[in-house]
Amino acid sequence: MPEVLEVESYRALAQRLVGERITHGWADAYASKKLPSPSTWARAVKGLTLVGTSRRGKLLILETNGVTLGLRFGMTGVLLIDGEAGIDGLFYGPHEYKAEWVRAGLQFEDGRKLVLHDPRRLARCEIDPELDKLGPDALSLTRREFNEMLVVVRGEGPAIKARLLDQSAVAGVGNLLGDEILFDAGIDPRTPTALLDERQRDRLYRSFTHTMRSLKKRGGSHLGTHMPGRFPGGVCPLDGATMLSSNVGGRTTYWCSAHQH
DNA sequence: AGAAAGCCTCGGCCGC
DNA sequence: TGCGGCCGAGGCTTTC
Repeated sequence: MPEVLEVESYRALAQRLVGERITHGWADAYASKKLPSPSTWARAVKGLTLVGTSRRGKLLILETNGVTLGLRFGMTGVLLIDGEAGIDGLFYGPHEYKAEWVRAGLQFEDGRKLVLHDPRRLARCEIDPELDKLGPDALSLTRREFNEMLVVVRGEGPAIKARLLDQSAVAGVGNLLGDEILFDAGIDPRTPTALLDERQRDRLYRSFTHTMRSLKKRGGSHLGTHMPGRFPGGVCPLDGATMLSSNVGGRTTYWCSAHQH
């Protein structure tokens, strides 16, 4: 679920805890997979005070008076305070809160508890997360950064969908946002990046920023205009043409057979 | 049974 | 030959 919009809402939630001291924390073996051992998180967070929050793409950053804490949410991770999302739209579809799906957490001195809820166990806790390999953040992408994102050194480059999903090119675009941006721009997701002409680049940038703004307003990455056509046999909500789907850039991709080319 | 809104690694291919 | 870039496949993990 979590693409940049969802992680931004988790950040806003965590922001409520700024100024509070962590009495203790824990993370299970899966959430600790990028750490030296399952006890590393508990040892590292004890006694830290949360002094701020930030985010780069889908990586949530908790700034403290000591180490920096990072949270990645995988496909199904959600951040909660005391079992409550606090913000509409954090949960979607069939998902619901279950205590046994809480994989990690931070207990604060004032009694509140921040937890990582993740049925499929692909979320991860990090300490002093590496930012070097992440591109500029999708929510604040400037035209200059966008142009750099499209740079291809040799040949035709990857399919534009694959480039949008490349977190080192731009951080935060996931499968649904990627498809929605290209749907809005009217661009075939398989188009090699270097073959996009000027008009397509202009449209793509406008669709990129527009999609971020409008889906943030609507309340999530899963509320895109193309979503009603996003199933086998679906039709385009804009023009009624057949929606096509195949694997592009390693992910199942949907696009309109008529208005995306 | 197959797919899933993330991410990582591997092996192979291509082009300079 | 070497290296980066890219791609597809596969794995992780559990649920629907």
